[in-house]
Parts: sequence; C-alpha cells; structure tokens
Amino acid sequence: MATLKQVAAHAEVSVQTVSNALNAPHRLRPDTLERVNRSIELLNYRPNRNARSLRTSAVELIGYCVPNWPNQTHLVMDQFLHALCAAAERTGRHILLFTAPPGVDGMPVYDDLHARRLVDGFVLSQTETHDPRHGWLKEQKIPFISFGRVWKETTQPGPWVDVDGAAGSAMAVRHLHEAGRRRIAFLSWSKSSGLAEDRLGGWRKACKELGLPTSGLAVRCREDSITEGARATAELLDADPFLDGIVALSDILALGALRELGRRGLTPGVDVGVTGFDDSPLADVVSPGLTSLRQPMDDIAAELISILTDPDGPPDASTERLLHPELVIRGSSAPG
Amino acid sequence: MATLKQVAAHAEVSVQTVSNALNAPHRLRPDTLERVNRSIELLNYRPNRNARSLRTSAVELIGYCVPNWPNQTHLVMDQFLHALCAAAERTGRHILLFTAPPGVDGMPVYDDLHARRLVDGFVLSQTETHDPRHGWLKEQKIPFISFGRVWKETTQPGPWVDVDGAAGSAMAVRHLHEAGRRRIAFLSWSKSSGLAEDRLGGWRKACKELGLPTSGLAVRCREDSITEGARATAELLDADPFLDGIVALSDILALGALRELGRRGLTPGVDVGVTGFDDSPLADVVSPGLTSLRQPMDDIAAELISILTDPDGPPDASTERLLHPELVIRGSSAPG
DNA sequence: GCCGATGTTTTTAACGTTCAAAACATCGGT
DNA sequence: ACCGATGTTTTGAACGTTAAAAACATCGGC
Repeated sequence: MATLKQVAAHAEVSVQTVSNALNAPHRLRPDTLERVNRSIELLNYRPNRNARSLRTSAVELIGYCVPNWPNQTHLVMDQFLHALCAAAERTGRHILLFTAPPGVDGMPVYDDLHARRLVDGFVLSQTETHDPRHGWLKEQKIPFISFGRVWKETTQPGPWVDVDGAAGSAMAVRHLHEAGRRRIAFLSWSKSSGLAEDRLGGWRKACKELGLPTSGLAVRCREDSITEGARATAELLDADPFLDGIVALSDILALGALRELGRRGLTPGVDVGVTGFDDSPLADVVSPGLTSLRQPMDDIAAELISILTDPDGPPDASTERLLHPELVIRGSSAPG
Repeated sequence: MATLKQVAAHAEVSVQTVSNALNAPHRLRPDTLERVNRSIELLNYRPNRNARSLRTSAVELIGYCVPNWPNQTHLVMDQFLHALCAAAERTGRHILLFTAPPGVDGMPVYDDLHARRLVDGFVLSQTETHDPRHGWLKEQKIPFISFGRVWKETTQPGPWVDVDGAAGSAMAVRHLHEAGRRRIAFLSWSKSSGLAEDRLGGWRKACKELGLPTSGLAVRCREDSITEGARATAELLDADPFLDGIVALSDILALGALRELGRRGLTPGVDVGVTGFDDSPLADVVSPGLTSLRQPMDDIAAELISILTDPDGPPDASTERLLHPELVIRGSSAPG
C-alpha cells in the first residue's frame, strides 16, 4: 500500500505537498494539485489511520458498550447500532464495541479505552436510574453523549438525546380517541422506573385533556413479558368490561394484551384498540399488526454523533435533545 | 497521560528498557524490572495504541458489519455481539462496527477499512446463498472468518464456524419422540435457503432413524413470520389431525405454530409438542415457554476469534468448525 | 534594480511506540 | 591480565502521517 512518501516521489514533490493536496488543496498551484492527485490515484494511495492519529491524538473512534443484561430484550438494538454506525461514518468516524460490567465496576474499562487512545469518547445507552457512568465520565473529562436521560436525578450529569416517551403515550391516547375509544388503559412498569413514570404521565395528561377517565385504568406489570401484559390486561378487563383502548409501555406488554384479548374472543382494532412502544420486529410479525410508537433511530443517532463531535469542543453538560416518536398505525388499533 | 519516555526518565533507564519491562521482562535484571514497574504504576502509564500500531502495522481491531436487511429479525444479535466482543477482548482486541451495502457493492468499504489500517481483518455473518464477500476477501488476501457457511457453493471460499442446524433439528425430533410424539412435522423456508435445506435434512434423517413418517409433514413458509408459521400449522393440522409434534426452523415460525394451536384449542406440550430455533428472547416470554435450540454464542465467538487470530498465520480456507446447538426445554414441548 | 508582500513548496521535527544493532558489564577459562 | 561468551542496557532508526517554520518564487511599487 502506497505511502505519502511514495506518492511524493512519484509526483516529484515533497511529502508535505501531498499531504496538502489531501488536506489543504487551496495551498497548491492548480497544476501541482492535479499532478499530485493523479499520482494518488495511480498508486491507489490510502492514508494510514494510525500515523495520523499518532500525530493528531484523535483516533476517530467512538466507544459503545454492547449491553448484556439478563432477562432484557434488545429487540431494536440492531436498528440503533446500524443508525449509529451510519451517522458516525458520515463524519469519518467508526464505532468500537466493547463489554463492561454494569455500574461503577465498568468504569476502569471506559478509563482504559480512553487512556490508551483506543477511543475519543463514548455513546452511552441503556441508562439506568442513578446510572453512575455519566457523572464519572464528566468528572474524568472524557467526552460522551447519552442516548437516554438518567432518571431520578435532580440535575442531568451530562448531555443527552432521548425520545419523548410522554409525548408518545399522549399521541397513542389521541389516536385511540380519534378511533372512538373512550376508556383507555395504560400498561406500565414498576414505579421505580423513571421511563415508565414519564410515559404514564403522558398518558394521564392526554386523557385529562380529552376528558377521559384515568382512575383505575393504569396497571403496573412486574416485568416486561407477554405473560405480565396478558395478566394486567385480564385484570383491567375483569374490572372494566367497557374498556376499549390499551396503551402499553412496550411492544412486549402490548403482545400480552393482544394475547389476552384473543383469549376472550375480543378483536384488536375492533373491540379494543391496542398500541405498544418501540415498533420492534414483533409489531410487524403479529396478526393483526401492532400499532406501535417508533423511535426515530436515524435522527437519534444523527443527534448523538453531532453533539459528540461538535467541532466547538466537548458537549456541554446541559445539552439536551428530546425527539418525537412516530406512531406506526397497524391493525391492532385501526382495522383497514 | 505518561509516555514511555516519562516513565524511563522517572526510573532512570532508557525507553527501550521500559518497553522491555512491558513486553519482554525476562531481559531485565530483577531489580531493574522492579524499579521500572514501580514507575509505571506511579505514573499510571498506559500504552498508546496508535504508536504501537504504527510501528507494528497491527491495529488489533476486527471489523464486523452490522446487518440491516429489511424485514429481517436479528433477535439474538445482541447476544452474538456481546459474545464476540468478549472473545475479542480476551485476546486484547476489539470489534469495530461498520455499515456496508449488501453484496459486491459493499466490497469497497471492506477494502477501505483494511487499506487504511482501521482493521486487521473481519468477522462475517448473515451469510447469504452465493455470498460474494468470502471469495473477494480471500482473493484480496484480507484475513477473515465467517460465522455461517456460504450455502450452495461446491467449495467453501473461506474458513467458517457454524452451528449444526441438521443436528439441531434431529435433536428436536428425538426430544419430541421421547415425549411420546409419533407424527412430527417440520416448518421450513424456501428451497433456495441452504440453511433451511440443512435443517430439513436433519429432521428427515432423524425421523427415518426413529421409524417416523415424513411424507406430507414438511411445509415451506414463504417468509419468517408468525402469520406464515400459523398458516403452515393450520395446513398441517387440516391435513393430519393426528399430528402431535412440530419442529420449526425458527422461533418466529414456532410462535406462529403456538398461535394456531391456541386458535384450535390445542395445548402446546400436551396435545402437540412444539420446538423452535435460536432460543431468542421470544422463547422465554411466550406462555408456555418455547422449547428452542440455542446457539452456543460464547463457543461460536471463541472459535471465530481463535481462528482469526491464530498466531501461526491467516486462517486456512479449509478451516471449518461445526458446533452443536443446545435444546432448551420449556413448556411448549414438555409441560412441567 | 531593489524591496516588501504574498504565494508556493520544502524542510524539519514531532507524535510514541517497537525493532535491531551496538555498547557496556560481568564472568569463567587460560 | 586477557579474551570470548553471555547478560543487560542503551542507541539509533523506523513506522507514516501532520504541524510549523523556513526557503524559494513571483509580483508590484518605488
């Protein structure tokens, strides 16, 4: 593989002139530039990333920790990763994957990756309540951006991009209301989940605005499973036979709702409208298709990378971006 | 962050002596080694990966293309990625993610990543029938290892690690047979899928060995969806009311089978035993749990990395490793 | 013709490791 | 005391880029 030196010899200029042709072509006389570019092309020159990184101290790699929590589904992770990679590539960067223990035990891994110049910074996701990574990275002055807020914190310990769960729930409520539903329930998680509280709040607010009842219509599921979604739906239907709408906090819970409706001979989209969250692969493969709130992965990724790679310097801790989900309407809420 | 030079000054030795302390400690007198190690620790020295890579021409990064095919589920990709990262890390390497168009159009991306010394080699997955990547990388003498064979090729164009789908299907058949099932069907895909043909062959072989019928008991699904799985199961049950076992080529199809059984008032694990493949998150969240064939992700990843990073040189094109899946038994085939 | 300003190209050094050769120190045999 | 062999440490250069300073070329005004 040709080096700058070989290209320079071929074009009969100095190494610096070839480097200028690549990085500051305006410095060169047109005829010199043309001659150098021809040599670059003829020799199929490709810049060596290591050499450049050594001199500039920028490796153009962004670290991302691949999650592996037991009993957790990551049904849309491939979409997120693809969007993240594509966004990083558009800025000439790439994503370096790594593993780390959760919580504070993982900090040495982040530290080592940055100290050894394997990455310039990090994209965080799967944020937990009281997630320690953000504060730690901020303290170490290691650049990062978070996909997701750190819930239950008085102040955010770093810049983040997130999807507006509350707005999403509200959107789902309005959609069901427009379809004629008047008693709309919400399938939630434990109170300790900030994300759940956020989405529950959106459901409540929208019902209030539309003059719909909320009392006794929100049920907490102990875990994110189809079984729990079905159980919660049974509980709701037993207590309220006139229930005609369900907004679920996740696609998994929504599938549980669909399961229970099926068991009771109720038709989704006709007797009861059902919506989920995440627009995972499940939403498309169930019958009828599940109406679900899609997270705008391409926009999320673009924002994350844009904030992290801002040429004006490391992202400000107060940077926040809330993006809107998109409601993908399928048969579970509106037969067609 | 301290450099070798600073550590050397602190320990009052040459830079090379510090490098030797790290990489060839046997060369040093014990007291010199101790003094140098103390300085390394005191100054919290961390080697700069770029400098080393520039000198050695090895970047210790392995490229992996994050798949993004429309209408394809990657339900276990997070497990695979985690296992791959962990295996790579155990050898001091990391995974660099990238995107590329499918087929031959993606080759320039692979070429560029290797030419620019961003990666040392690649792990390939999601192998298609007549996948062009393998032959191309082999021709370019770029190191790679494939998770999955290239189906329908007379000779394999490169080293691979794969899971024995045929053995998996056979395992599932035997399991159902042991549970008393005697008319066991197989839910497959299109004939053009080599993977499907392989698994179908395993089902057929095991049935033959056990003296079980196979005629009319294999059905092809047009796509990997719950709907198609349900449709195919309906077709099977209509034609054969005595059917008492179903081996599905994937968890998605198996879920379709469970759906259809539910519709007919048949109890999985009691009336009909059902198994799937991949042991995806779905297998655990449906009720009853789905018996499924789990791919040994940790073993797969360990083999992939071991072959790719063999110190004896680039992997031989004839290297092949077939690993056995594990049948995870849940309620869909054996109530408990 | 000279000189200051500007444009263009080259020269020098740096980044931080590793590799290989050289230098130095030590030891045992003569 | 000398010398060859071996152990230990140092020296010099290399990897391939980029950054900054220096050198060279050109031009217009005086």
